[in-house]
Amino acid sequence: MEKYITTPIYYLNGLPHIGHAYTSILGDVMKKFEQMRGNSVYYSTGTDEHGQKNQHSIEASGLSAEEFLKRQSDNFKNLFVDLGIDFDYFVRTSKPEHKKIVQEILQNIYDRGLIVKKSYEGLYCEGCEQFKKKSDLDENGCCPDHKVAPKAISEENYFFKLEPYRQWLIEHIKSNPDWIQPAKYANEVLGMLKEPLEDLCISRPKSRVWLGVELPFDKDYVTYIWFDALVNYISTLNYGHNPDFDKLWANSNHLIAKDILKPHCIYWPIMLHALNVAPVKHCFVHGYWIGEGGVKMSKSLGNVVDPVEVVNMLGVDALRFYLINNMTLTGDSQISIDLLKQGYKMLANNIGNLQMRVLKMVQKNLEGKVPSKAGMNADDKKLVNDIADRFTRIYSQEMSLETVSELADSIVKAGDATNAYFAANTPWVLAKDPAQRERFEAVVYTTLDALRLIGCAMYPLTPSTAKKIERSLGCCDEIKAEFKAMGLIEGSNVEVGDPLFPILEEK
RNA sequence: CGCGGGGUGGAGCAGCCCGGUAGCUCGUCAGGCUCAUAACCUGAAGGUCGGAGGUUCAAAUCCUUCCCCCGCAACCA
Repeated sequence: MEKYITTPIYYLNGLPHIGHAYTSILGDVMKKFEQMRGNSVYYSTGTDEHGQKNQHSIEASGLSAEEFLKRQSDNFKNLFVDLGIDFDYFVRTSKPEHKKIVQEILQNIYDRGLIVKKSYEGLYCEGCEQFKKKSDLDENGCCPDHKVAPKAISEENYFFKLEPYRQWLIEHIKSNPDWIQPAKYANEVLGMLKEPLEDLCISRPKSRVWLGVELPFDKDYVTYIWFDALVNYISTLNYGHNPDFDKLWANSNHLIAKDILKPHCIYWPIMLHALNVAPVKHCFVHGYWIGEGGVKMSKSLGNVVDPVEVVNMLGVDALRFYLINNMTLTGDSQISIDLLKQGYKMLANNIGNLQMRVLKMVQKNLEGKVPSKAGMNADDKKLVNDIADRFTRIYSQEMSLETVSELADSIVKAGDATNAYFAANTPWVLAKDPAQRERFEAVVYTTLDALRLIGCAMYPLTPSTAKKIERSLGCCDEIKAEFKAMGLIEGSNVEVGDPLFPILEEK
């Protein structure tokens, strides 16, 4: 089966932060997880290069639009490469291929009479260059940022009617409980759908916003940023020109953060429905990363976690593992350098140290070769069978936020169990007694085999660590979700490399 | 009465739907081990599960009510 995974496309008015890194890492973890299950995956991530905010940043930068957008977009792309993210396509909405499809869709909807032009009246703050709702204003009726009363102006715009699709959407949510996950977000969407939907304004006059896709039926306007951005999910598949579109779209998965729930779960499915295209198969919604103690990250508090800094300090795998292991499904999750270091130590002690202690034993006592499993007893077999069964069960499930988090948890549990097994069987004592040779070898074999299973299972989370483990055990085969206990080949060469997670040097 | 989420030992979380000895990671303390990255193993201390009421033989879990924190609140990623 071929699956399609997308992340949101990120705005370019700032630098990539931990939230961007998380969503794109999550997509990569899911991709690798599904690949191990034998599915092929097409994974897209990228940048949103239109809209007023980007326009302002361009104007402030003194660069040409093209130069600025390229530079900012590369910041994201380079970070994702550094994070080991294996995307198949990097979206840039400034690409002509994308713009063409946006225009085709707009024209299609326009031709079918689904778009109307009417006048919009609102309170416009010239400082913000935005319309304000009354509830946005302070007690004096002024813009809270500029302390100036907004002007009442009216403007002609194009609108897309959402209300006719509301009942259909409610039904779709109710009859597809796995569409929006976790379920609490589906409830939130249902809450938003209790009231009639206002018409969605899908145009901006070029006098205000010039950075966008021109409406094919009115050259004085560009399209609203969301109409443009959401289409990336299908323009990436070359919608309208690709005979295989339906096949891939049928197994599509969006990953989003909770702030963009509405565009993705109301506007977007309705847009697609108007095109006779089904909604995405699954939409996975996650919360935010906030600072330790539950406070927002901010420069003034000095608690901003910069993904680049973390990678330099702890490495990619520790960051990936932390993010997947610690994102809670119920709400926001906390992150700080201290918490990340804690997570790093856990990996170093649990997995890194386990690998080192057993490999060095093999090197010193067994001429660097995997020993015989002939002496394995019921307890030995139980350890590796339990681990194998656990991973098999996890990998038998389809990818989801729960599944990847369960995977991270199971790695830690398997590491604990193996460390406890190793300590209980005291192979360092057995090694000194020639009469216990077979027993010694069996204990070492069991530990190595457990490590092999753990290394394999952790591949989606910590790809380079997983490969190092497999390589150190002499298994260089493709990593697949086949967890067969006692599959380690006796006599293969074992290599003690550098520590997987070396001790952090404290200043 | 706008909507939603949350408040569990020093820190971060699970448990709540389907009531029944309060669990995990980190930290602290004691012991063990000495193969290993001062690591690993075992044990201990530490919580009136935000407050108050109620249902029940039994409530972190169900009901009522109050307090506190955080989002969202519809052209503003």
